[in-house]
Amino acid sequence: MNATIYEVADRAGVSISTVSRALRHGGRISESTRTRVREAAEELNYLPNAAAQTLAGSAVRSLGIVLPHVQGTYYAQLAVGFERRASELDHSVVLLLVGPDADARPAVRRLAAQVDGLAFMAKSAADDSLVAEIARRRPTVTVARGQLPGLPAVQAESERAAADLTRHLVEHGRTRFAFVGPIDPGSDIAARYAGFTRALTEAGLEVPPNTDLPLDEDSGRALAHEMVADHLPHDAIVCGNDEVAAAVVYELQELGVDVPRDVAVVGWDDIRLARYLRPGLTTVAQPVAGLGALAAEHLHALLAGEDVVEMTVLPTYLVHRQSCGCDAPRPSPC
Amino acid sequence: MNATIYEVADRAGVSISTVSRALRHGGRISESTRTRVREAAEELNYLPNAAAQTLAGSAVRSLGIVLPHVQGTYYAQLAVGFERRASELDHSVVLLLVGPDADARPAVRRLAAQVDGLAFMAKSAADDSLVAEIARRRPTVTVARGQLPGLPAVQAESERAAADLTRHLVEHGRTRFAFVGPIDPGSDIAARYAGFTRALTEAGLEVPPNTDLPLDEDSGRALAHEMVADHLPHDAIVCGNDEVAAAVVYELQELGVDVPRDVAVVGWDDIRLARYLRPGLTTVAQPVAGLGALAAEHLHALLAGEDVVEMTVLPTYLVHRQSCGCDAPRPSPC
DNA sequence: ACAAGATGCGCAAGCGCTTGCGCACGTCGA
DNA sequence: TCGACGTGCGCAAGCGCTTGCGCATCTTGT
Repeated sequence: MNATIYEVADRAGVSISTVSRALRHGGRISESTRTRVREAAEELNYLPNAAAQTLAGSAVRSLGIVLPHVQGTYYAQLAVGFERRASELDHSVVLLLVGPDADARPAVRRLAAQVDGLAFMAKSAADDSLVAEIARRRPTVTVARGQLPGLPAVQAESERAAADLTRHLVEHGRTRFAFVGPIDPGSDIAARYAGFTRALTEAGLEVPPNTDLPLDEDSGRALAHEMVADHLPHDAIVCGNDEVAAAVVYELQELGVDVPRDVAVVGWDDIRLARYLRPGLTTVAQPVAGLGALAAEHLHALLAGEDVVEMTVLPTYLVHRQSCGCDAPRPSPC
Repeated sequence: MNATIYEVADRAGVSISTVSRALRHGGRISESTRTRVREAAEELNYLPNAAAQTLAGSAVRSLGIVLPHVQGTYYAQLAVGFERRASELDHSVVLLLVGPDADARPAVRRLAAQVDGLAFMAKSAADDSLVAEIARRRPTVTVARGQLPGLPAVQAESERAAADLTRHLVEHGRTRFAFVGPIDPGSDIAARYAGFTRALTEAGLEVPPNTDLPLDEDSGRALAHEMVADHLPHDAIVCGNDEVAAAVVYELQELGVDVPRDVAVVGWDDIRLARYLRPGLTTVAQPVAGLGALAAEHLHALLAGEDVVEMTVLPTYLVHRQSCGCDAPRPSPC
C-alpha cells in the first residue's frame, strides 16, 4: 500500500518526472515508456498522493458543504444536488454535518483549511459571524439561509409561495390560521411567515401569534393535542415542512378530527411521501437539488475568478392535493 | 486570501517553525510570541494549507464514502451515521455519489487518491472488481453490500428478519405471496429474498417467482395495476423498501382494493413516514445510521493498524403496524 | 552529409508545512 | 563563580509530486 512515485520510477527504470508525465497529461513520452510506467504503477498499486499533487500545483479542487445533521430528506437532497454538479465540474466534495448544540467553529475551520470553497446550507448549521469569518479566507456561498453582505446566496422563492398558499386556504373559506415553524430572522421560514402574514392581512384576517415551534414531529403531535383540547381554535395549519404536517394530520385524525373538513393542513417541500398520505398533502415544491447544484456552480465560477450574481432565487410552486380542502388533485393552481 | 505561513512569520517577526508550533500543539513557545503569532495569523486571515500539512506528516485524515445517488432516505441516513462518527474520530469525510449508469471507476480512483480509507455502500455504486482494486491500495470496508474476501463488512441482519416478517404474514393467513425487489447476488435484498423463500417453504407454501422489479415507486404502481387486472393473484406483498410499499398501498387503494383486508403489504426500512400512512406500514427497522457509524469506526481502526472483525451484523426488528393485517400498533413482535 | 528542428527524457526547483536537532540564553544549585 | 539544565527559538531536511528548462538523440529537408 502507498507506493510512491519514486518506487514506480525505479521499477520502470525511469525518472519520476517521466512517471508523472506518463500517468497524466501524457505529453512527449514514447508509447513504450508509457506502457512500462503504467505496468509498474499497476504492479505496485500506485495511487498518486493527492496532497502532494495539490501542493505541487495540480488542481485537485474540492468543495466543502456544511449542513445541520437533522433528519428529513431536505438536507439530503441539497447535498445530493450539490455533489452531482460538483462532480460534473470536477470537484470533490467534503461533507460536514453540524449538530444543533455542537460548536461548529473548530470543525468548520478545519474544513475550510481543507477545501477551496464552501457552501453553508440552512441557518442552523453555522451562525453569520462564522460564515463571514470563513468567507474572508475562502470563496463561500450560502444556500437557503438568507443573504450575507458580499456573499452569493441561492434560495428558493418563499414569501410569494407562502402568500399564495395561504390565500388558497382563504379561498377555501378558512379564517383561523396557525403557522408552525421557528422564525429565525433571515431564514427561509421567516420569509414564508412573512408571506403568510401578508396574505392574511390582505384578506382582512387576524394574524395569529407566531407559535415558533421547532420543525419536528413532536411539535406536530403536540399541536394537534393542544388544538383538540382547545376545541379546534384553528381551521387551517400552515406547516414549515411536510414531516410536521404529516404528524399534525395523523394525530388530528387519531383524535377524531376530519382533515381537511374540520382543519386544513398544508406542508412545505413536497417530499415524496406527501402524495401517499390520506388526504394527499397540499404543499409547496421546492427545487431543492437545484439549489444545491446552483451553489456548486457558483463556487466553481468563483474559483475560476468569475463574478457571481449576489442573489439567485429559484421558483417554487404549489402542489394541490387534498389536505387543503381541494377535492382532487388539480393540475394547476386554482 | 490564502496567506502562507511565511507571511505570518514575517509579520510576527519570527520563523515559520515558530508559527507552526505556536498555532498547533504549542510546545515550548513563550506566551508573548504565541499571541503575536496568533494576531498576525488573524490579521492575514491565515488558514494553514491542508495539503501541505498532510504532506508534511501531520495527520489530517479523511475518509471517503461512495454510494449510489438514488432517492430516498436510506442512503442519506447511512451517510449521516458515517459522517457523525467520522467527525467524532477526527476524520473528515469526502462524499462521492455514483449514478446507476455512470462509470464509477475514474471517480472512485480519484477519490481513493484523496482519502485514507473508503467505505463502499450498497451494491449498486461500484462493482466488486472495483472495490477489490481499491482495497488493494487503501483500507476499505463495505456496508450493506455483501462481503468481499478479506474486507471488513458491516450489514444489517436481513435473512432472519425477512423470514420472521413472512412468517408473520403467514400467521395472518396469507398464502399467495409476492416479493418486490432486485435480487443482486450478495446484496441485502438477496438475503431478504432468501429469508422470504425459507419462511414460505417452511410453511409449505408456494414460492413465487422472483419479480426482480427495481425499487422505485413506478414498480409499485405498476404492480398494483397488474394485480388488479389479474384479479388479485397475491394476498401479501413483501416490498424491498417502504417507498415502494407506500406506492403499492396507495395505488391498490385507488383501485378500490382494501389494504390489508384484500392484500397485505409490508415494507422495509421503517422510514419516518411509514407510521403516517393509512394503514400504518408494517416494516422492518434497520439501524441504518448505526451501519454508517460502524463503518467509520472500522476504518478508523484499520488506519490505526488494528485488526477489524471481518463481518459485523447489526440486528433489525419488525415494526408491526396495520398494513400486515394487525389491528393496532403492537408494542412487541407477535 | 549537415544544420535545423522534433522528440524523449532527466535535473532540480519549489509547492506550504512539520519537526528533529542544535544553538544561545537564562536559571539554579553547590 | 561555574557547570548543568531548562527554555525559546531558528535551521534545514523532507513529505510526494509537477513542471520549466536543457541536453542528448533521432528525424527530416536540402
